[in-house]
Amino acid sequence: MRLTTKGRYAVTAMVDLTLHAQERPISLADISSRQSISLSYLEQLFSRLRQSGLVSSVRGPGGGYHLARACDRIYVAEIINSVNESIDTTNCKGKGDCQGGEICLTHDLWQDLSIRIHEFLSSISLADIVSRQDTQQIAQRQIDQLLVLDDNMQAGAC
Amino acid sequence: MRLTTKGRYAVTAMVDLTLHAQERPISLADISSRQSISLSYLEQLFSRLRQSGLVSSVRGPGGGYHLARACDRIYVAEIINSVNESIDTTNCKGKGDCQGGEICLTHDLWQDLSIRIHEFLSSISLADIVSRQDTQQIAQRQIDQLLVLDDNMQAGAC
DNA sequence: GCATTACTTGACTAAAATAGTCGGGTATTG
DNA sequence: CAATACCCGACTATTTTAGTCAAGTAATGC
Repeated sequence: MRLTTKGRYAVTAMVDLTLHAQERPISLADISSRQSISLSYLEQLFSRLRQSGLVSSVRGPGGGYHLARACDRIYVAEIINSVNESIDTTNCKGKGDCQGGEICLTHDLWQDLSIRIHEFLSSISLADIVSRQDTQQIAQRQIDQLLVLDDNMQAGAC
Repeated sequence: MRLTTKGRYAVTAMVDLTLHAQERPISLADISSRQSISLSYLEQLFSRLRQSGLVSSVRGPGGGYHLARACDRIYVAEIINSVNESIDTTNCKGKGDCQGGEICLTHDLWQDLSIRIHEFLSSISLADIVSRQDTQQIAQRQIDQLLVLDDNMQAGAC
């Protein structure tokens, strides 16, 4: 099982996209500055999110990304899966050939765990995350911090 | 979050220990041959299991390892924790300083997931795993395969 | 008492994955 | 036609995994 920065970044970026969803697409540069994720890394992640049909892109000036579906129909499990291979915790990827072609002693345990994790992450949509009060507050903080940064830049305080 | 071969091996070895629990301690060499886990690697894992108080050891000929507690009071979560740092899925280890000292947009999601996984793995004891019919069957197969192997060795069929 | 068994410890290592960077593209807009 | 912003592939440092190897120490039984 893998659940690392890659998957967390992808979900965070998608939540950011949901929060700032408008007519206009959102550029990766915007997400990068709000979420402190490297632009190059975001490009890598969004390449896979696009291939999985979770976002759609618009090229050229004023371009960026949209959610491909309504935010209440995009689930965390899909995002993780898209960038992070799988959330399977078995050694044999569910095939049951964990010990030299045969099933290992703890196969069923890991399979049960995988199902639980998948159920949980499949039950949470982007809309669910965005509607939490905490999320709203954190998002507001991120915007405020960027404004302060912009002011400093304009004041030549670099 | 980490859930890899290391944690799986540790749980598998502990289940093996439970299945073959007797008066006499079980040697790592026995577990190694039944579960196809390298002896040196098992030594590394059991060093940590012993330090965590999950097993007790007996040195010398006829020595080996015992479960330190009854098998219905040793939980999978403890075993994973012992060898595998933690099952925390947040980036900040629950501290909430994920984005430059402040909380990140998806912290609560990962914290919720961590709690779910921990609840699940804490609810399953070694006794639970051993009592499953599948486990019993697999254990019997492992013993049979070793006997066949021994016969071949004695017949000089190396 | 000494050979054998089996735990104990620490250092070392090859391979893989992570977490990126870098350098070029291409499409679109004004 | 210049700027913006997506697109794509190759590259790389670091970390982790999944072990190996060597040198012990403790206990048993002949």
